[in-house]
Amino acid sequence: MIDKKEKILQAALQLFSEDGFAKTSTSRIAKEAHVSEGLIFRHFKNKEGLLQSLTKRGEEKTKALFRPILFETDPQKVIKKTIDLVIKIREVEEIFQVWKLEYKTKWEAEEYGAHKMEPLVFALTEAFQKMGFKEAKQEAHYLLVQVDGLVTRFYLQKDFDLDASTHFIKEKYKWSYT
Amino acid sequence: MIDKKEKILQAALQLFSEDGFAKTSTSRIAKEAHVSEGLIFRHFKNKEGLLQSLTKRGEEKTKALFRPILFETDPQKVIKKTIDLVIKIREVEEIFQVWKLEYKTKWEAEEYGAHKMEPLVFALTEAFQKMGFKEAKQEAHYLLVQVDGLVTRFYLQKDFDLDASTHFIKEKYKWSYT
DNA sequence: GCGCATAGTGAGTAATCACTTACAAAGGTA
DNA sequence: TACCTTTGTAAGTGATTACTCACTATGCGC
Repeated sequence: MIDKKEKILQAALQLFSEDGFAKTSTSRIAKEAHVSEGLIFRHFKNKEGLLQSLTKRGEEKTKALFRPILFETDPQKVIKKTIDLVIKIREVEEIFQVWKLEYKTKWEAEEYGAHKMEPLVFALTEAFQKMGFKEAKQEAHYLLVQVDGLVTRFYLQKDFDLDASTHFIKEKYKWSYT
Repeated sequence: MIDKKEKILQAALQLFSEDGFAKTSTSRIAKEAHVSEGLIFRHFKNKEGLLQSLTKRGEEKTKALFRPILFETDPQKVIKKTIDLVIKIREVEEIFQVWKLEYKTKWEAEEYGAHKMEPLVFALTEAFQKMGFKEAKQEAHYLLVQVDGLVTRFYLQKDFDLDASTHFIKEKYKWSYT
């Protein structure tokens, strides 16, 4: 049998990211994980603690997702890979759930947690500088605002054409460079 | 004494937009509105019905907000006014709450309600056509994705510099035109 | 084997949830 | 005045909530 703590985390990630933190009950999580409800509180102290465990885990998944961008030297590829982040969110089930939870939690708790994006801001700023943009940092923030818009639409608008949109944005950045 | 139905709606708008639908209880709304809890169910049938009343009202507020854009003939001003929407959201308390509720509800229910933006898509498409853009409709959608990003950041990131960002975006569209 | 920590359970807890019901007050019309 | 509809309330309803507690099962060093 797999570690029961792990099963709780998986069930909670699925349910929180699907229905949100507030309307997911601990009894529901226990049922989904095939575990007694008390075990949740043994391992995570309370419901909030369970969420925090998931958030911490998610942060590491996100760091791993950013790493190939941070080590990229070609500035144009830094930008391309940043835009392609949203495609990865769609294609990797694990990342899909983590980011959905991330954004849902943001809106439930009204905290953006900007520090998580800081390394990406840095990498993008550098990239735009190399490409000769005057307001490189502004450009970096602007691109991430667009990513936020894409993510929002991707999760919430069923018929949103993510491929077309990301391609469109990448084209924009292409001709402003060459 | 003001209409008690109206007081319920105001209290609910405030609490739903602040804490979200799921974690706002009907008893809390009644207390805030200085009204017996039963009255909520007399007027709105159930909690969901109360939310729907607010949504319907909000939709009209939003239409009124869009109107000056739809009647604008100068294409460049259509774009400028669309970007400035986000500034209006910040500055008009009423709109501030309505849109916050709108986005919170979107993320709780996972439904984008794209139809509400349809008239704006149309106006923007026309504007980009007049300005000689080839993929005018794509451009329209792209601008609205950016608006979604701005709104997300404005509500969730406390230290987000909305003025700088909107100004930056407007500049982009200025030089791509002249 | 023994002792002990950790993992796990199931039946509880009080509080709160959305919602109902029985009834009273208020307002308009005849 | 008498009648009826609408508005409003207070006290409930059973179900569900997050969480606790007393207890058992399991593994591990000795």
